[in-house]
Amino acid sequence: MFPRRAHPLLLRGPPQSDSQSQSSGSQSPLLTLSRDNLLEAIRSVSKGSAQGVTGWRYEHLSYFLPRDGSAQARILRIATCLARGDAPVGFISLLVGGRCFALNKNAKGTEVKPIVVGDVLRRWVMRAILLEFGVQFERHLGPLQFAVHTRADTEKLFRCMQTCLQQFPSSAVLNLDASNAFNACDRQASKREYERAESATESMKLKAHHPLRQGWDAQSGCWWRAPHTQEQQRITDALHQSRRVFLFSKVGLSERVRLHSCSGNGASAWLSAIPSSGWLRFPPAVYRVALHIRLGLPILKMRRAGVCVCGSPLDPRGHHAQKCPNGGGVHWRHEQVKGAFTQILRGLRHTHVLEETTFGHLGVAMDSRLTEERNKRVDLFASLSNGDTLLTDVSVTFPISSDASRLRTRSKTAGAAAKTKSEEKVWKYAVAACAVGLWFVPLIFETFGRPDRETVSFVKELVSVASLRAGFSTEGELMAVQARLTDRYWKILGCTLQRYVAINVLTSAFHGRGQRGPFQPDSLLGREFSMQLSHERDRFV
DNA sequence: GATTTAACGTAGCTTGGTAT
DNA sequence: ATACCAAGCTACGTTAAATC
Repeated sequence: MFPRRAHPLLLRGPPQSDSQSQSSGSQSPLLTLSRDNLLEAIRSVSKGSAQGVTGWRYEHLSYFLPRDGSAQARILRIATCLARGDAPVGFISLLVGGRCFALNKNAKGTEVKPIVVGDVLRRWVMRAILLEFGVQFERHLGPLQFAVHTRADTEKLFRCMQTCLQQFPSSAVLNLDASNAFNACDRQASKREYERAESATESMKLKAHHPLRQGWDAQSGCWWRAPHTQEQQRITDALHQSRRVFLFSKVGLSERVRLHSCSGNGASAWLSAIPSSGWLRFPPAVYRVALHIRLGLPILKMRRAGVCVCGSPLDPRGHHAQKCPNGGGVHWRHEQVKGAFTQILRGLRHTHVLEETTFGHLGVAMDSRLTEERNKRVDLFASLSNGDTLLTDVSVTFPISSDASRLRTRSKTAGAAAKTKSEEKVWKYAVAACAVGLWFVPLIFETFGRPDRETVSFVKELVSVASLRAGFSTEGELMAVQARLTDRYWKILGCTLQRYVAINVLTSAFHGRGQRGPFQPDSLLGREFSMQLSHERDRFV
């Protein structure tokens, strides 16, 4: 298939007996990686790691991993090929490079420091190789190197040199790259920086057991022990947090509410979704509007829009359109999010789902005290395979209230709008649901994507139900499958929500002054879009 | 086929309670 | 005494399912 192949990665394998090495001749053994280590390498990576030349992140890679724990995924084969050096030359030469940018080396900006980000595929395979052979590397390379698979490396290096010099006083040490920033890192400056960040942020406290505090001797004013290995990360974390608090204090109440509402479990999942099914696909115009809404930017199409169906003026950021119940768009949005939940539930095995049922149908009318409850409708009724039978009501709420006191409340804590709505729903349905012995779950989203806490735990519950059936050999495997399912569910929910929030805003701009009638996104957004909408019957679980 | 009803989600009001 | 806040409740216009 490929005319030219790269040379296999030359690597000293594990120590072999003489007979083995003779039998294999002079040819180096090909490197093979276990599937577990390849999976673990992605699992253990920190989120949000930078992209390389292919533009992929680890989140994208994990999308291609096998969902059932099997070894059949193509992405694993690609990784195996890369590890063996058995990949097309063109591909390898692509990965040899990186994505480059420059940072200022000094304050004047006269010098630059080049930064190269290697590709995620390459980093992944390297990570797996280290998981597989790291201990062997460390043992083999011994005290002569302090980089590969070595924890607290600078500390070890320093102690090693100290011991050598004490033992052989006449010998000398040649230090190359003496001005390397990492080795010259000033621990005292680190601590000062951390404490400065801490004082700027009330929520951050340098706890007594914190590694930065433990290693510091206040009396002598110096470090008696090397700080934690992830010291730099901790300091930048603290700095980022304090910066966030500072920026938060500079913006208005509604912006704070928006920022809170954009955060949270699964609220940003739609941004990293791969458009592989109708559920995860956005028409370009809709995606642009969705991004504008998230960033709080004015939407171009809203500029020329005049008046909402209800008669009030439309604002360029689409705030009114997101909350006005007139025109049917909001109702439609609710129906679509409900549809996403229905699809997820239907994807589970041995699960019965019923839409739009009344309490009367479920037998509430038998209780005379609850006669007025019998016509109440809930969105979904589902019996899960684990025996739970539940009623759910879906709701989407716009958190930026025009009421000043409400806005103030919501700017203080994240998810306050969703929580209010959730309590309201519980108040409305929980008693009747309890009467028929059912568990009521409010499924609430804020329009910017933030789900309510109960919604989060419900999605977790669904994940554990979905992963219950398969027998996994290891705990790590189960965790990995659960993580991927969680990711998938949040993406489906987030994409659906954002798509219809954006469509609602977009279509409101097309309504004429006082124009009424049924909500018709198809005619407004064109044929191509309505065809995309019809893809909703795609299988996705 | 016509009518009724509940749902959609926020605004705006009242009430009762708490902090300054 | 005043300001502030949370909770409870109703109204609003449109839509679609349920019911007559």
